[in-house]
Amino acid sequence: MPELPEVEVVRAGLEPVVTGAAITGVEVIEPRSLRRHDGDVADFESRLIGRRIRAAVRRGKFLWLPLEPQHGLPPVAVLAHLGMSGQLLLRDQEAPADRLLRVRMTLDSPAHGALAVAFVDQRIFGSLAIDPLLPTRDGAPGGRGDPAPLVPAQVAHIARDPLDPAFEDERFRRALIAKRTGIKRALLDQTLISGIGNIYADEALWAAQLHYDRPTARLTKPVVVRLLAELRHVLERALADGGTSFDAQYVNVNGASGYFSQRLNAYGRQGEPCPRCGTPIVRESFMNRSSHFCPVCQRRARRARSAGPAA
DNA sequence: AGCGAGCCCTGCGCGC
DNA sequence: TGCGCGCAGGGCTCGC
Repeated sequence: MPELPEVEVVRAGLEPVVTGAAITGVEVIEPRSLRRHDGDVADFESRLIGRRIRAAVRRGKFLWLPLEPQHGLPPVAVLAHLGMSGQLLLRDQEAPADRLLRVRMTLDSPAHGALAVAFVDQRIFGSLAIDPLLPTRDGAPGGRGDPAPLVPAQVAHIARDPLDPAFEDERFRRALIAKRTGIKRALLDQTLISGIGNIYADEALWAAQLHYDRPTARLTKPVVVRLLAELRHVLERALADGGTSFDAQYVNVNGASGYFSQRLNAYGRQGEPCPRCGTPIVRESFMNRSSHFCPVCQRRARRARSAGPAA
């Protein structure tokens, strides 16, 4: 369950259960689900057994479980990226295996006793890893869920997300206008701003009335301020709704769907009237994906100008 | 530097 | 009812 709100729903669901829990067992059913792990299956399993989880942390779409320090070992975390179709589900230890179960960890949780965390992933684009924790460059907490200024090595290049208190709006604006690219491409660049994927990019651009290919270089400060506000607004609302689920694929740790799909204004709404002006929403192919937008209220050129699209 | 293409994959829903 | 095709919430690497 890919974008920030969906991953945050998972993190928040895991947090009270995994914090302080001991890892009692690890079973890797699908080795390809360890693509991000620097080591083999046996290494992954043996290094986790007996360790205790300290927190559940998220930055952008990355999620990690820092382990309590062990004497003589550098700090590490279990890193998770859900890719396009990954899920982390809480299960009874006796529960039958989920159909697309790839990795399973059993825990002894102070709050919930014995249970299992199931990593289920249809497409195997997601993956788990043991990753060393490094100091953050800015000294601020690595992500949501842990005050420690530590971040997994594989997340070090990922920008902070717009719901992170340490996200710097002005720094983002300067980096954005320094880019010679289109706005949607920039929003999907996780090294510039993280947590945004195809759904929330389209939704925020619709809300801010910006065409997806609008050049970033000429964006004015008020436009960027507005865009950031709309991004935060849509991410927060989606989070409050439990995320966006189109099918059983995107669920929280208990297997329940989110309801934000009912509030989408542009994404997946091609042919339906724009909620603002009534013009049918258009879908265009873009970056091997789809872009959904209103051709009237999201023009490349600034509105209220006499000329047509400004290339 | 930016960008498209290719790659990693499975499964679902649709049209024929 | 069956089959092929297009589609899917991501990210990384490699060339031009």
